[in-house]
Amino acid sequence: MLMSQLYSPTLRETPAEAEIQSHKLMLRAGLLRRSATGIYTYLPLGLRVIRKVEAIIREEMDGIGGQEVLLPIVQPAELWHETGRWDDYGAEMFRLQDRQGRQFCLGPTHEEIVTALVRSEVRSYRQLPLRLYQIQNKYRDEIRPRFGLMRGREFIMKDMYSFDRDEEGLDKSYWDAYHAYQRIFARCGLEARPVEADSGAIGGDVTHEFMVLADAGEDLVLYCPACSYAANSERAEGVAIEPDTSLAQELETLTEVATPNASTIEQISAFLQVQPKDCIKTLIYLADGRPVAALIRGDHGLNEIKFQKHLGCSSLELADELTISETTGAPVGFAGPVGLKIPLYADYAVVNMYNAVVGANKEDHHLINANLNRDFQVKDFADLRETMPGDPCPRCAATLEGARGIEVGQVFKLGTKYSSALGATFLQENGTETPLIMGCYGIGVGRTVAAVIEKNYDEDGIIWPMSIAPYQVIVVPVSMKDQAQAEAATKLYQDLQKIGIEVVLDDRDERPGVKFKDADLIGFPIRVTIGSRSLEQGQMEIVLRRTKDKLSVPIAEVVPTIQALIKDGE
RNA sequence: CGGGGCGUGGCGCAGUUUGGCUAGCGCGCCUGCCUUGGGAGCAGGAGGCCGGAGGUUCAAAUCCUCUCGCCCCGACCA
Repeated sequence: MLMSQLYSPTLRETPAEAEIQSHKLMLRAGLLRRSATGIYTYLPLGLRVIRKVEAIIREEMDGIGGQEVLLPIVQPAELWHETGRWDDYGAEMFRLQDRQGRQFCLGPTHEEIVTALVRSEVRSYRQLPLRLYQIQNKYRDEIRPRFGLMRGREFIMKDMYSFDRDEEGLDKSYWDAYHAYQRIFARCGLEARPVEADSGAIGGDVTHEFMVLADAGEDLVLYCPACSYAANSERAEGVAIEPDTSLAQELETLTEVATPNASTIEQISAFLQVQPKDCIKTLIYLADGRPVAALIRGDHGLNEIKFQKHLGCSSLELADELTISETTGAPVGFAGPVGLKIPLYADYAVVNMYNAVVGANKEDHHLINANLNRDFQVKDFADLRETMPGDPCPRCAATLEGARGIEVGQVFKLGTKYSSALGATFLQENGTETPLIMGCYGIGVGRTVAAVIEKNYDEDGIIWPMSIAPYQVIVVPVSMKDQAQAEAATKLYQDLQKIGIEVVLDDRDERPGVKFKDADLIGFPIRVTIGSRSLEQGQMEIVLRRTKDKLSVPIAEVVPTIQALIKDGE
């Protein structure tokens, strides 16, 4: 490719729309342009990187017996009604109608459509196991798209679906995918750590997320420095706390105190001169429309996922102001467990609280010295709080540490959730009809590229790993007007092309500084600089993007040297 | 959706508070000269209905109303 022809508009300044490095650099290097919020156009260089990642994914998916298909983006509503997700998915689903008024959606994921495909074609255990995958655009009208490719509304995802006859088969499919993922991310130059996760809306029990630790990550990963435990904070288990009688204190008299305008834990603890951990937060939620309350220690946060799981409800949201004033008799900020007529669920940590500060269910008032069982009863204790760095590891005695993570992939054991709902069954050897046992396995392709950049850049630009660089080599003559340089550069360019090396020749009539800056910004792993000085000595200069190392190489050895560098990934 | 901020040539910004004359600056772009190992220099030039619609006014980028879009912080997920 000639640089003069390459459609890669580089920018000297960072567009104001970008916040994190990967997004800024993708815009500046001319890989990407925004079309609408969370929707992007991939320019030639950006697309080449995407394709490289896809190629690696294909090899590894094919390697575990995956067969590639292409499922539709536009999907009929009926299928989604069959699983109930037409309603469950909510506002996040892009919906549309055809001219007859029939309902469709832009697929946010493809469990329904792939299961529907398989139910009509798979009849017998003899056809199993089956592993189908695709690399396809997905559409989710995210509440908050951000950070370029990190969280888009249109994004490229590789998704594989496995169909097995029994748990054992699913287990094999799951771990095959898990190990393939480890290879895929490693080949992309990423260290992606599998962590225990929550399965969210997709359902299922066993699931791992592959996390790339990076400051730009949107998730908090908790990991144990002593054992192998690692989990997404939204999933990380809290440790059950038993009532500890040694902590018991004398129960003081329950007393109402005025707390004007103090409605947050910070305000109350400051006003009453107590610690947040001596307060109990009472959070009113609507679980499938019915009010319930969660009691959490003041310095802790509620984990809504855990709460929802514990309740077994399909929707859970913070109650609105009206509901709160109706159930507590007070405005937001003064709810408390004493006298509340709705079910109360308490986090384990509340077990050992004595003489706590709670809301009085009365405007501008709180109660002090509230005590469990004497002043209020709870329906249940459970692990409801957000686990944080500093909490005990649920597997060993050590203390958990935390780091930000980018979720680049996730593997799920789905079981029969979709096959049952959609009637995707097969006949076992003994003739019994059984739902297919499913797993699903996703990789965010664009997100993976963004993660690679987050982990591989410097002040000059992107530093691509050789495996996914848009081109492996750029040849830069210092001056194209110098006949000898132009000829030598063109010859090298052609020689490299002949042996299948991906190379760009910077044939522009620009000053060398401009060309070097662009080369660094785009991040070609290898640059060959051809200048009059070295040329006269029969040499060319090979510069490695990552290390900035410069090697003066005799002209005849330039091609073999480059080949060797590419072979060992620089 | 709640909170905060921003829309002015391709990009980055000033001007808006306190309306006023041909709407500015840097970068990029075009032409010429010059220059060629880290985003050079000189000269000339093109490009903007100031996000949109209404309104107030002798006069609106600037004030008012409505609207659209974008970014950041919180609830979702690959």
